[in-house]
Amino acid sequence: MGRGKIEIKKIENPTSRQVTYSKRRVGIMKKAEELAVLCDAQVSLIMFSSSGKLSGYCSPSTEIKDIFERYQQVTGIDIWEAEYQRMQNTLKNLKEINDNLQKEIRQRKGENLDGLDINELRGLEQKLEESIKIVRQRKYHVIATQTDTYKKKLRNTREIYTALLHELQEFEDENQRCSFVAEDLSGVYDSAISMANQQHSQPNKQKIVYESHDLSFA
Amino acid sequence: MGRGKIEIKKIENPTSRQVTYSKRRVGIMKKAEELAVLCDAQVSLIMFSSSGKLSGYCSPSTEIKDIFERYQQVTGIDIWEAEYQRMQNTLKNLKEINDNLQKEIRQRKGENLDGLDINELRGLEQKLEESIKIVRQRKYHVIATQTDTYKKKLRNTREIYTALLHELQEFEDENQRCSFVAEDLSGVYDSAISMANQQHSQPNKQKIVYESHDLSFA
DNA sequence: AACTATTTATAAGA
DNA sequence: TTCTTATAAATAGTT
Repeated sequence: MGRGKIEIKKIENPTSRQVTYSKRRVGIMKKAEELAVLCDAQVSLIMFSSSGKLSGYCSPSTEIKDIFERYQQVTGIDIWEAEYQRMQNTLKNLKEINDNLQKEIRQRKGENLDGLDINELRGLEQKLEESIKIVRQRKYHVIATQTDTYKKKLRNTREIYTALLHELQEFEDENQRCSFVAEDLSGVYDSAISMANQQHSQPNKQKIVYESHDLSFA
Repeated sequence: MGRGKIEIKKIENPTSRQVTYSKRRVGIMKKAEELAVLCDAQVSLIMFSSSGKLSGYCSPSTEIKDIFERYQQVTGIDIWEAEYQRMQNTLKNLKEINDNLQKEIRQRKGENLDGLDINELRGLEQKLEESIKIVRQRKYHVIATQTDTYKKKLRNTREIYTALLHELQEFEDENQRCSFVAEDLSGVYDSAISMANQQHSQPNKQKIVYESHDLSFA
């Protein structure tokens, strides 16, 4: 319909093709809408131009996906059926594994023992005994390790303490040598001990305290 | 385009509507094909008449699903995304639950205890102890029940045996009373005895033997 | 994008 | 549904 009749075959001239596409695109969309409105039909029209541009029409109060779903339903073609099925299977398998795990754990917890006969119960008991043995061994191991760690810490602390004592002794000796009044250092020792218990710390702190006392008497 | 101009709105007369649909359906399909051929475009046209009949056109060397996939790609709309996501979530959750179960069961089996401190180990030990206690209780219960069952069976068998003995006694008495030639009844006795032995033997056995002997001497 | 001669689609009727 | 036909609509070629 135009100035001349045209043959329906690919328009080789890209510009003409593009122009024709533009014109006819509008036309067919109008037709689609008219069809949908006039005849109360569900219409989906999707077009990609040779340059890849998307246009489309979809009847009102519908969505492309609805139409496609309906299309699938009618044609029986389901593109995603395979993958869907695969997922469903995975799901089923996981559920099964889950159930088995649940069952085993419940048995190991002592729930749901009704179906078991003596032999099965004996087996379960044995398994549990083995498990508890392992757990105990592990516990003892951890305890031993920790005890060892404590011992080491203790030794370390004692060393620090001894060193501290030694320092204080030297300090005291020096004080005496300088003919100052000898103070009662028991408080200082106590501090040193509690401090050593805390972690490790700077021997200098005590020194400062001592000096401060010394000053107040000066 | 026709004998008269029409307003683009739903045709209320169902027959007219159907007729128009038929005519325009052909028209738009032709248009779609022309567009696809002339302009080298991908075209998908899907129509459902108000009566539900499906018609469609799809550009050559393409399939509806291809066009639809392309459509999804371009628009970014994924119809199945929601459901897919839902399934994925379910899957993920199941996997998580599974992992936790696996972990718990492995702990209860005494595997993989490296990450646990003393308190956790103590807790685990305690849980296992509780479980084993339950299992043992169950075992004892089953044993007791079974023992009970055996006792009942035993008692029952004894009763049957006693009844049998009684019957035999009566039979024997009658035999004597009728002054018939005393037959050797040991075979009959033996049957009774072996039956009794099948389950549990009885102190009465001796009695039978004795009586049988007694008879043979009578 | 607009024009317009022509072709095409189709409404109404049979 | 299909055919016919008068007429509306679409559009090819042009500006």
